[in-house]
Amino acid sequence: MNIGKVAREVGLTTKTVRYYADIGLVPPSGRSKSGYRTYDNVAINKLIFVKRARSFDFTIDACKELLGLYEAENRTSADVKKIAKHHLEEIKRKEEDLKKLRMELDYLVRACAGDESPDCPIID
Amino acid sequence: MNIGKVAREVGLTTKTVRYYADIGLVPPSGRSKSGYRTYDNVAINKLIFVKRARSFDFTIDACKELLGLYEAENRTSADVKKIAKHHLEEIKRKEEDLKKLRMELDYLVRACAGDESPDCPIID
DNA sequence: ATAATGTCTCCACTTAGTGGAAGGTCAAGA
DNA sequence: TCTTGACCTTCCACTAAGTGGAGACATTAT
Repeated sequence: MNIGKVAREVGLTTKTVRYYADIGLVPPSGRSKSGYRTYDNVAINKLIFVKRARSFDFTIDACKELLGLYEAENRTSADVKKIAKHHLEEIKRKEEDLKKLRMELDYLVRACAGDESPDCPIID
Repeated sequence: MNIGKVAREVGLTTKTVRYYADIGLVPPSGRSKSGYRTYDNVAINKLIFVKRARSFDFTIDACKELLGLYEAENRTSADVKKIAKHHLEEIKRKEEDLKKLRMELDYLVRACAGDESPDCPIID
């Protein structure tokens, strides 16, 4: 399958698929004699896997790691869980930070009169 | 005041202060005869203002806008509130997204046995 | 005088792609 | 057969918000 069809099928842009090939994350299974990237089902499944992992905000590096486990027959679910758990912690931390931020900003917006006067607790 | 002292005082790195000068966000108030950037109290206050705005996750562009209002005598608190409110909406959206993500990942991590077997709902 | 900081500019690198240019390839229609 | 349009290729530049380092001056301390 050529890159355009693959991209449509998987739900990525051709640019992104090419990028994943460039960085060695998901290489095409081969090349046509005119140089077109070709993808077989294995490669396509890897793209789907990566797309899903990215939708969970895993970094490309984490995707590489997970893809390694995805391909490894000797993986244990403990290996996978460890990475996912670590990532989950980070997400929780981000969520906390964002919540604090939101509450503080929420307070300021509420405290701001929003009228003609130049005085404003946000600026202060 | 030279850039190092300013940076220490404000709580930014010299790199960052120089960067803010480069992009025209907070230019130094002047230069010494040997070319050193010098900052007066007005410039330092702007740096403090920007640092605070950045800590609220405002983009540099938003900081520019806010700095414009900060300096404008004819600003109204309504102007400021509008920007802050818009930003607050974005933060809330991000928070929601992150929450969904966290819950889904949380579920997967919980569902994963974390043992010796290769079967894992996260990979699947 | 010399050593240790401080500062300067400039360049490259980071993330995860996106946009565009210039050019080669393929299938269909006139 | 020629051409048109859609597809593909590589390469380069750009994004946000800095960070890191090199090589060269400037200032300060001993």
